[in-house]
Amino acid sequence: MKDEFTVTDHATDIKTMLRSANLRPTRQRVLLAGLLFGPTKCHVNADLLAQKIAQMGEHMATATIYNCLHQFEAAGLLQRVPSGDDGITFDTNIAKHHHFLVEETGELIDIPFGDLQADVPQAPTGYEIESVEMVVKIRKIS
Amino acid sequence: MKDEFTVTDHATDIKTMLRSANLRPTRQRVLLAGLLFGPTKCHVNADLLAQKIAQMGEHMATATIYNCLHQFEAAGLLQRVPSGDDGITFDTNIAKHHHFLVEETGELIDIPFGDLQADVPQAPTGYEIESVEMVVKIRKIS
DNA sequence: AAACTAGATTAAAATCATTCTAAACTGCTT
DNA sequence: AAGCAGTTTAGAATGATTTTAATCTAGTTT
Repeated sequence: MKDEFTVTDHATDIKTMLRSANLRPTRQRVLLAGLLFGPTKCHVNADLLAQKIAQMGEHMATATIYNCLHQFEAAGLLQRVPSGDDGITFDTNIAKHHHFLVEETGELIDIPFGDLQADVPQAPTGYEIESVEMVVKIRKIS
Repeated sequence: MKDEFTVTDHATDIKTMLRSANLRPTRQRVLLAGLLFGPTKCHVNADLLAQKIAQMGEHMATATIYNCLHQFEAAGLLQRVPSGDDGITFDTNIAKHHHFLVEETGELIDIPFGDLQADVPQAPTGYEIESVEMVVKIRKIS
């Protein structure tokens, strides 16, 4: 019984989250948000999500996946992160933090913010600092 | 007279530089190197170089520009730098430094290394740190 | 200096992630 | 239940980069 309530609450939470972001809780957005905003933070791209959706026996247009990702980003639900070569990657961890990037695989690993302190220089005159993003490239020791 | 010698020396220098990098000093590579390795450091992409070459009344295949840029990078003559959205950007400044990225325009501005100190965390076990790259996004104060 | 060959350049086609289009659909309000 | 703005969709379009396979050239050998 308790589980049912929990599940129901989770679905409700997602819809509430979407509405708070001024996004109609459509079937597609609820499905994607369910995949993205679970308890574990992760790095995703459109392709990975398409695969997960296919594995669930569902289907969603590529354009819809991109649309939703951009909308979630605009709403501050996701952050864009730098990625090696392959396209656009988003991070469901929106706390301030940096990344290890594994050269060989392109895998991203979070670095807790406290672990990486940087002295940021003054912005050029007439500009303000928007964000500081650090990528530490690493490679497997051979 | 002195100028002629200087010009000759510069051309010779470029050929020597290419040969040291195990790259045959072909007409195309000498032309590109001439554009890239002048006294002033700069950020370039394939398109920008194609334009400059066109302005000189010369022509070079797109694939050649990309080939050369990748070869120069592999030889350590150039560094790849993160760029907003648009393709691949290279930096002729290969000294350790970071970048301001102007949000609106995508323009990159060097930050001298000394201006931006960061405490780099330990790499995950089994990995070694390859590089640390910081991008400070800035925007014009409105 | 002619011939040779591995490496370089080329135009054009291919790739591929992302975006656009314009038509069909759906969540919400009346 | 109807209507509309906002969404989704398939498929076409885009555009930067890469591949292809043929042609060329720098540097060496004869």
